[in-house]
Formats: sequence, structure tokens, C-alpha cells
Amino acid sequence: MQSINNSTELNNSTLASSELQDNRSNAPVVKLCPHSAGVSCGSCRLNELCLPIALSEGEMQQLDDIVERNRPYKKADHLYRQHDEFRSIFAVRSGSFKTYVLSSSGSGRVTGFYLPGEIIGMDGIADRTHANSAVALEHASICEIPFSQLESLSLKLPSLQHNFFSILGAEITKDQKIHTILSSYSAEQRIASFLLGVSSRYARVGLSPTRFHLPMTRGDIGEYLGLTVETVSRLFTALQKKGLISVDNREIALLEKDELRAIVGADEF
Amino acid sequence: MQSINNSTELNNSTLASSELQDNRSNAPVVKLCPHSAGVSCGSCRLNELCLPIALSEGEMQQLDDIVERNRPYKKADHLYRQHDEFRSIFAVRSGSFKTYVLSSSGSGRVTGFYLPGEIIGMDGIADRTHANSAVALEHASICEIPFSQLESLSLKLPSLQHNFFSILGAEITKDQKIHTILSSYSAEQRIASFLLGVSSRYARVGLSPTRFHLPMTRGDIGEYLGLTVETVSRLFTALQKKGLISVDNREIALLEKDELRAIVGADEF
DNA sequence: AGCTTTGGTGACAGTTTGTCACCCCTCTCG
DNA sequence: CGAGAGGGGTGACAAACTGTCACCAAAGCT
Repeated sequence: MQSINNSTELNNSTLASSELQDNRSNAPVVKLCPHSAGVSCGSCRLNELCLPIALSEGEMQQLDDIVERNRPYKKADHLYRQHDEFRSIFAVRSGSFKTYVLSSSGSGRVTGFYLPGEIIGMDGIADRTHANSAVALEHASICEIPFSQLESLSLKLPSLQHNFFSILGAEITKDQKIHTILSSYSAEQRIASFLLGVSSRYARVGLSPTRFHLPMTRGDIGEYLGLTVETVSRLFTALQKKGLISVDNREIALLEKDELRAIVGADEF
Repeated sequence: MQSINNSTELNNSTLASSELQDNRSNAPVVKLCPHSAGVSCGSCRLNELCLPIALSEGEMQQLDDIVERNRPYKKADHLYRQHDEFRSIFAVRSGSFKTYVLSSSGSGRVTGFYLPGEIIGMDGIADRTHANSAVALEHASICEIPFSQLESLSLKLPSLQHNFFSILGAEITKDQKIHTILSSYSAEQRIASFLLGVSSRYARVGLSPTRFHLPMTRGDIGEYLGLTVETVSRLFTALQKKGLISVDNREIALLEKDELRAIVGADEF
């Protein structure tokens, strides 16, 4: 069971060496480390899942020109913090992030997880201020896209505008699905639904939908799903005992996807 | 207490007579009834809260040209249904709507309420299919904006593109706030938060933030907040007994907003 | 009028979760 | 290398917060 680490493969390939000399989050654009120097939207393996879908080569080049590829982030580095001024959206190139809010009454609440090929930061578009904080769950690299430049370019490239509308729409659809989950699903249904969701998101970027690594802690999952850590832990083992999944710490294998779907009940995934 | 009906004022003014000869939902564009015939974005009282924010007169005219003002909807009329092809987004001109999904296991779940000046239908942008159904909670009128035309026009009018990005972003921010509410708030906090939310949305369109009419049933509220009808009912009366609100059926008065905020705890609203 | 829908409440219970406690393991870092 | 922190797993316990069921009143349609 030690061998389930297809997500790290993906990380390594794009993350490369990276000595991480300095850790200030919100780093300026710096010289890229050797291995990622050649990275451009055109050569990025995720370009069919990200902003550039269906862009011509010329168009992709124009997008490329406004993308800033910052140095890698390491675990616990912040991409931005709640109340920060909104400047950019970010595409996850490798690694993963979580977004969270700190309820003034102390305990934070995780509002989302972001895997490779997904976009972070759209919570700041409306009032130009980030409503969440975003933090790396592991070594990760991102493409930063300054929003004002994205807007300008979207005026020139219909496909880009269209893609961005779609991405925003997808975020809305996703959030509304979670609304349903939180307002009516039992703890077991939430966990099953969560696992199936992660599975299909990994599948989207070409990784195994049945064996994967969870980048987040049980605590994160609990906050995200409105459960306590203990409940999350217990349900993981319960599902394992039922033979539906196999759990080795954060290495997960979905053994009986159909039965997981049956638990969720709805016709999702 | 019978006099709390400022929301109906707004309806009457734009809704007008309307004989409602035929009730097929998804009605074609028809001749407008006399009182709303003159309505255009330029003359609409909501134009500073809706898509046309900060558009010049000429720009607003162009937007106006693609807006379809259908005949009014009456209670229980559907704007669209789950799985319908996505064609347009809709701006609520008067009245109100709810969106919901039917969990294949029967019971529906309300995913949102939409008041005047708000936009419905963004759940269909991503995969060109509506993820929710939208239904009128009372007599209502809407402006339908065909999405493909909106996209085209957005390429020509930077302000329009900007506004639409903002509206999408606002929807995302809103949905994430509900995520937090559902994942960690108690029933009482949810109700308090809900009332404050409705209050500020009414305030936005110039209605009283302290005395308003709820267009939805207790059941709708319950489904939205993940509570049962009984719990909603009980909490309404409990809050009334505490003197924080006054309830007469769907007529609500917020008497002690600060205490409501204290219940919610977070620094919202 | 008479029906349906909505809203309000009481009594009751109960099941799923949270709480608390403790243990083990791994990793990091001084 | 050893200590400490953080993550993960479980058992015992309860417990309270809601949901369930039942019934009634009021309102609103036709």
C-alpha cells in the first residue's frame, strides 16, 4: 500500500528542484528554477483543463505573456490572506491548496480544496478583497494571472472570455452542490461524496480515480464537511471495514465506487 | 402589524396589471402589458444594482437591445428546470424566486432565493445545463438575457464584462458564506444569519431593512438552511419571545439587529 | 363555502454526533 | 538522539439539539 503516490509524480515533474531560499509568501516574480523555466501554457500538461482551453497558439501566447510563474510555495505558505486586496487569480500547477476563513470566534473553517488544474482566488472578484485565505497543503507551484490584465485580454480573445465565464460558472455549480451536501447529507454521505469528488477531480488531470493521496488532514476534511475530526476518522475506518475503501493514512483506494455512490444516494459522479 | 408590505409596493410598480392569459412556463417574448411597455434598462430603478452598473447611455442601449422582457410569471411558474438547456440568465425585476434541486431520493432542497435586482441562472453556465430548477415564489417579472448575446456584447463593452465578472464573483462569495453557515452554525445562528441576510438584500434595493415580507414558506427556509419546518417555526417564535424580532406570519420586523448579530457571532452584515 | 396549504406547538425520543480521554506513530528540530 | 508537536485512531459516554408525530388554527385559493 506504500506505492500509492501518483499525485506526487505529477508534482515532481513540474515542481523540480527549487531551493526555496526565501519564504515570504506573496513572493515577487523571480527567476524560475531550471526545470520550470521552459514552462509555458503551450507546453503545460494542464492546458486543456485550465484557462487556455481551445485557444489557438497565438492566443495562448498572449495569455502566456500575462501569466506570472512565481517560485514554488512550500507547505503552509499563504497565497493570500483574508482581507488582502484582490489582484490576481491563481491556477494550481502542482500541489494543492486549501482556502479557509477564520470565524472571528476562533475556529477556522475550510471553504475549499484546490488541486492541479483548478483556479483559486475567485472569492475576491466581487468586492476586490479576498474573503478567504489560501494556503499550500504541500509543496506547490502556481501560475498567477493578474486580474486586470485577464480582463483586458478577455476583451480581445472571445475564447478566453468564454473559458473564464465557464470557470466561474463551474465554481458556482460546485459551491451549490456543497450547499446541498451540507444541508441534508449524513456524515457518512458527506464522506462518501467527498471521496468521490476528489476521485473525479484527480481523474480530470489524468491521475488514478481509484487510488490517490489526500493532501489534507482529517481535521481539514472535518472543517470542510462540518464534522469533527473524530467523526471523519471513524467513518474512514467504518467504510474500510465495509470493504468500500482502503485507507492507509492519507493513501486512499476506492474499492467499491458503486457502493459509495449508493451511499450518497443522489445521482452524482 | 398589517402594514409591513413595502416589498409589494415594489412589485406593483413594475408588475402592473397583467392578465396572465396563458401560463406555460418558458413563455416566448410577447407583447408587453401597457404598464411595463416603457421599461428599459435606462429607466429601470434597479439599473444601478444590476448588470448595467456604470454603463454609459449608449452602452446601456446596446444591452437593452438584447434583453427580453417576458410576460410576468405567476407563483409556481418555472423559469427553467433542472437539466434544461442553458440559454439565458435572468435578472429579477420584481417578485422573487427560489432555486432548488430534487435529490433523486425525493425531497427537494432549496439552493437559493432571488430578490429584485439579483441574477438567476448562473448555475447553467459551466456545462450548458441548468443544475437547479427556478420557480417563482409570487407574481414576478424578469429580464431575460440570452447568454450568447451577453458574451458577444461583453467583448465590446468592457464595463459590461467587468460587471458580469463581478456578479459571478459575488455569487461565489455568497455561496461560500453559506458553506460556512451550514458547516458550523447552530439552528439559531442560521436563522439569525438568514434574517440579517434578507434584511441587507432588501436594503440594497431601497426597501426597509427592518420591516419586510418573506416571500418564502418556513419549509423553504428550512430546506435552504438544512433544518426542519418545525425548527424554523420554533426559532421564529423563540426569537420573538426574546424580543429580537417580531413575527406576523411572513411579515418580519427586526427589532434588535445588534443582538441578532451577536447571535451569529461572526462579524457579518 | 370548502378545500388545500401554511404556520404553530406540544410531547417525546433518539440517533447520530460531539466530547473527552488516551494511545500510537512519524517527523522535525534543537 | 531525544523531546515535542502534529496527525491519526478509538473507546466510552451522553446529550442536546433536532427531528418525528400529532393535532389544531389560520390563511388563501377555486
